[in-house]
Amino acid sequence: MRSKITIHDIARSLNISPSTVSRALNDNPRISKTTRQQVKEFAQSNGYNPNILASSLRKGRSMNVGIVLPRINRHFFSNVIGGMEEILNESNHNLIICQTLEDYTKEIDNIKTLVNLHVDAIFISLATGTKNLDHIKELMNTDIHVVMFDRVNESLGIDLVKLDDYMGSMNTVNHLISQGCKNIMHFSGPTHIKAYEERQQGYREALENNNLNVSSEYIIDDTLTKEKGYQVMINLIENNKIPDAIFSASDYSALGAVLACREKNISIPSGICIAGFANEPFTEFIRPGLTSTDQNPELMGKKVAELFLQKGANTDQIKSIIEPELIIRESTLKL
Amino acid sequence: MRSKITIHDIARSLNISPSTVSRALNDNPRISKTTRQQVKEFAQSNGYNPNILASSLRKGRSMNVGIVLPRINRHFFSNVIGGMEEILNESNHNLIICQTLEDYTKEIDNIKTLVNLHVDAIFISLATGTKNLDHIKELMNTDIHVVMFDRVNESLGIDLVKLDDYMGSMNTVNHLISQGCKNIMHFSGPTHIKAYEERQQGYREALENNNLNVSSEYIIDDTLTKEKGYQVMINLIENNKIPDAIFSASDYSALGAVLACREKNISIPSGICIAGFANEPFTEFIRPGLTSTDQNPELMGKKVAELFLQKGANTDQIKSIIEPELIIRESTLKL
DNA sequence: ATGAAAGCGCTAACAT
DNA sequence: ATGTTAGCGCTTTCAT
Repeated sequence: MRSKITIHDIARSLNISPSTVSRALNDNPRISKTTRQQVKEFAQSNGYNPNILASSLRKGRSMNVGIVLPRINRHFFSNVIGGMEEILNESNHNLIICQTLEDYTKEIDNIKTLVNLHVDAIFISLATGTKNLDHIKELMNTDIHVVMFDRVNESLGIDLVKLDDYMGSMNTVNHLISQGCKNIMHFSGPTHIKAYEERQQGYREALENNNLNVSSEYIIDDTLTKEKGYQVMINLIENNKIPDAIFSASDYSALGAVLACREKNISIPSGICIAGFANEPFTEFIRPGLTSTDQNPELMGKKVAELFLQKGANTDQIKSIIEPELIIRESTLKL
Repeated sequence: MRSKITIHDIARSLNISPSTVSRALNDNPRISKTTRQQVKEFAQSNGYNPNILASSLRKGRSMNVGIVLPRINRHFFSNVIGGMEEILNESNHNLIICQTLEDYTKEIDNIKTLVNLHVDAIFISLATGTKNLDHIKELMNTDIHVVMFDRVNESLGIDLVKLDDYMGSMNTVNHLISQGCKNIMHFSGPTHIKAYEERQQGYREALENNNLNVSSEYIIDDTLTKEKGYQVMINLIENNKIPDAIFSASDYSALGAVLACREKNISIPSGICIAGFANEPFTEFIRPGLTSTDQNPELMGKKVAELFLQKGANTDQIKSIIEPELIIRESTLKL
């Protein structure tokens, strides 16, 4: 199976030149249909496999695409990858996946590796630990096509695909308000990442639009993990400061809050409404079902890949916005 | 950042030959320490990046490792990948990830792609749709190091890392029996995949060891998805044939059964005990918590990668067995 | 201790 | 419509 036979072997057998073989294999119209057919048949039946390494070296393109993202074991990210793969398989690109584990240094290393591999494109979703974007800017001087997704920075002028986090957040908070909640707390993430900033912004504006007070005490920073959410909720309960509702920018910290409530016998939604963000699979199965926002990760992945494939010579920044979908479950249904 | 300068540029600047530069960069002892030092410093300060494509083409090794697995958005698999990555990053290997989506044809295509890319190794976990193993056998004629994991076939003589599925299964069924269950049903998967065969075998032997009847009617084939599990359970309930317990080879079909029970108001564990396999995250959060078996996926991934890196010239088949851990939750706790 | 030269397998000017 | 030729950037035998 290992490609043993080369275009030279084919050329010799067919008494034609290697370049003709190469052209025939690539469907170059300069080669007659009959020759093309003949070459392809021979290649097929003799188990010819092109050496992509050689072709890449020659062309300066690798048919590889690098993906840099925080962690692949998140439902959201692994499904984004699935969407990308679906599109890129068609065009015979391969995916090289690197995780940053939210670490800035690792992000830099990953990118360097991908550059050395001469990938054709890098799709990146920023680590929370990344505050300086010089390593991304440097990529813009290369002929590597960069697309940011989900955790993007809009000011760099790089193509991007993101959720309308603002709308997703606003929809959630509006829903909570419609259920009679007035004291709504927000678990937030690092706001230098656009997605979290927007979620916070949507929260603020939804409150303002409904003439509700926005209190900075009600916005809890850096609360994205189960552990953090649990701890914050336990503290609230023990200090008897339970809000009407929590809108969390992460399903995991929302889950932590749910577990704290279970432990302390605070019932959901009658005692407190809780909504998360991302529509992780567990949100559907826990009791009560956790209201969340679906980010359509497969679609996002597909859009990123399509953006790369279709970009061509167009140099304008392309921004593609995915619509969020609020999934209402029992955790916020008081009425 | 894109590697513009080559060893020839370095050679010219330093008035030495490209081969010396190449050797120096690779720490070849035939080059004097001073020259090596000099070359490395020059390379460093001039932002030299080796062209891995060229080096791979020449050496016939790519520093790439291909992973072929059913789907990356499974908690188990994405964590296996995480474990592999942790080890392979250290050795500067890159991961190319391909999913088969359980499809035999896609598995063949993926492997062909990886072969064409001249990966150094392929780590594979078989698709359920794969019944013929010729494409794997063909790999053995190449210099690609193949390691099978989780869904392995032992008879090919290929290195493998797998869970002790037999023990995992037996522990689960023993636990169910200890809870007083006598009519224990088994949701199974395709038994040409060793893991499912072993899970079924463990189930059978646990029953036999306890002088319980093994009835083929109690073994439901091809029931690995949420939908299948749900459907099977609904049928059981509607035909009034509810067993004492279900031991499922998959958390997803166990989940389907749980959802069916919820819908039909069969209480768990008092009406029926249900146990899954894989310890997917949702098993911890659903109510009742679902008893399952942790497969230690990160460890499995690490072992696979280490096996590849340490193999060397050893041609014996290496089998590495991971110990399962039974996680007992409310879904099986009657006593 | 270093250099010269060939070549990994492919593609793309530049012929004809 | 096809062939010739010269590399892509690197490694490696064989010289010296």
